[in-house]
Amino acid sequence: MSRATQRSDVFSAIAEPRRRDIIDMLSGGQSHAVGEIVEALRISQPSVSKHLGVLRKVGIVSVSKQGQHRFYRLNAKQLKPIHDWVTTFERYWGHQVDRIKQRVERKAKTRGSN
Amino acid sequence: MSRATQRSDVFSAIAEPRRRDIIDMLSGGQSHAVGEIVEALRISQPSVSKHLGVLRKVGIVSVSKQGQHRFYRLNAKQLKPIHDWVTTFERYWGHQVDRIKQRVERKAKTRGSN
DNA sequence: TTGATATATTCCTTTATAAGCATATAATGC
DNA sequence: GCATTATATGCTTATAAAGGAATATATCAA
Repeated sequence: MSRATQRSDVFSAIAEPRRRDIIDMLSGGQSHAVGEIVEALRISQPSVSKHLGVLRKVGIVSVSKQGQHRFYRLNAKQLKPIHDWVTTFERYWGHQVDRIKQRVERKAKTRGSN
Repeated sequence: MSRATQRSDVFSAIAEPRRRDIIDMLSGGQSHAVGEIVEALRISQPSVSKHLGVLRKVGIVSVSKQGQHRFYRLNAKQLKPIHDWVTTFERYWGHQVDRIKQRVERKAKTRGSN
């Protein structure tokens, strides 16, 4: 990024793939302890803590202490600016309700055949 | 970004605000010469060329030569991965069309409550 | 208190990237 | 050919960021 640009924006925060992995892991709405993330994603503990620090700084995650654990929870609303921006271009790949219907049917089939 | 990560991903490309400015300027679907972008965004010509180079590398823009000009055009489909990713979280800020998707995801996920 | 566990932080090194300036390249007009 | 315009590229410098290893901090258990 630029010299004059602060690191505290959401777009930069999600540029790092491992941070997206962390976000994805929290996407269910459940909170997870740092150790769980470390184990699930196979990233070193300090690295996870640092990534969580970045995500925390931009408000994408929030923490709650419970004993010696710190539970991180996704604050997905902070991702809305990204959504808002990229949605501007939806029309270029044809966003339609049909697409969602298709997806629903696909998922329904998958569930049925498993 | 990480040591092992190539810069050729879309998420990194859009992390830079000036590149988003360029993308926004091209969002109308019309192509623009480099000089037009330079003038409109008040960024130095070499800087614009470099940013366009990054966008070109990840396929977000494409060029066509016409005389001494190079016209850049948005290739918005390349932004779809971002849209797809961030759309996963739409339900957290209540998207209208999304009730179907929500239901699907709730059913698909065997996750516990929290 | 001591020891163990969970997490954060600090230091160091390496890599990436952006900007500025100068220059190279390519096309055009004379 | 030469000058001009449009764009790209190379070089340098500054800054940021990520990873590793070590360490600090906090909490729990005994």
